[in-house]
Amino acid sequence: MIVENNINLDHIDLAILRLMQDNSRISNVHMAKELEMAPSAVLERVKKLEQKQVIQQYTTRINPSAIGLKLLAFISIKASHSLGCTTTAIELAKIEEVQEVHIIAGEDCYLVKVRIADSASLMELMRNSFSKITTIVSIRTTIVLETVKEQQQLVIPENKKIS
Amino acid sequence: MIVENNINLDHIDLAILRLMQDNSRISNVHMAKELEMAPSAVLERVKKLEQKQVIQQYTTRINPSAIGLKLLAFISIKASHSLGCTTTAIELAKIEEVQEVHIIAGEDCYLVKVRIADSASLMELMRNSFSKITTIVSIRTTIVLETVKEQQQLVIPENKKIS
DNA sequence: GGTGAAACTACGCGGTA
DNA sequence: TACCGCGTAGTTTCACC
Repeated sequence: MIVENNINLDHIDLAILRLMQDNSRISNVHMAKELEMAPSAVLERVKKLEQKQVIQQYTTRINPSAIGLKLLAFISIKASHSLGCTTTAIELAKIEEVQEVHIIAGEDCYLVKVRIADSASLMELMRNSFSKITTIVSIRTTIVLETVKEQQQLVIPENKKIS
Repeated sequence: MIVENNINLDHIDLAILRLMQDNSRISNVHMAKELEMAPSAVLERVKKLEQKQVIQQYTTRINPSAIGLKLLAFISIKASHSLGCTTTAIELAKIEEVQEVHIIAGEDCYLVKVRIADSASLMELMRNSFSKITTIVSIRTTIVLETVKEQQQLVIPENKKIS
């Protein structure tokens, strides 16, 4: 829960991140060819990026509707002891269907992203999980009708150094 | 832009997805041990999941602030010719800093997630990109102060069949 | 779905600048 | 500190059962 000391990434590190972001299963040999380096040197850099927690996880993006998760919703939540108090947020984060919990500026305190099977399941989640969090004052649910774009990938800059 | 025909996933497929979602670089040999199968059988299933587009991508989660992306914002956008018209959404999706574009139920038409370096960059993005989309009527920006949870991973069900 | 073999890759180490 | 080359162990991938 601390860190972020002295992270210095050069353009090679950024190129590695760009390649791995697009395909985490790319081989070191393949990356080494692109970068005109030896595979072992690439591996060393990757290991360091993992250590420094620049790389957080290698994950697989799964089609949500293929596994029956057809509903996406954003929920704005207002809590009673609002400012600086993250306990409500932590309770929300414990719910496994909750993908994201953000503390936001503005009148609502939290913005939550939920992915779930259908509207009946959402109702159930509301009754069984959200309602148990006693600090919640009000809830406003926004249903997503269609997702036009959803990428986790970040725009990795080209420049040399980031502190 | 079609598909999703006859996707039938059994409990082994779901187990594979669960393992690969947590670590996309897991070896077939490792999965085979967990599932008590031969590595080649696992590989076959993985290839089929890729073909069926159940697996969409192998990606690497990168710490955004490590590459200088310290600002996250949600933007609610109202457009002029609202209902059923996705052209505005498509324009929004073209902006690379825009990670997500959702068409939502309710008074605002679109919900957009943007990740960018800082508030100055956001201003710049507004001026250079959003303002070019002439169908946009109004914009409401919500800045994220702190992210308590952000996982792409889905809750993969345990049951046998999903149509 | 399993087996076996060939090709490929990861990974650690010692050496270089 | 970063890169390279090599050797070994482990993995992917294929045709075939």
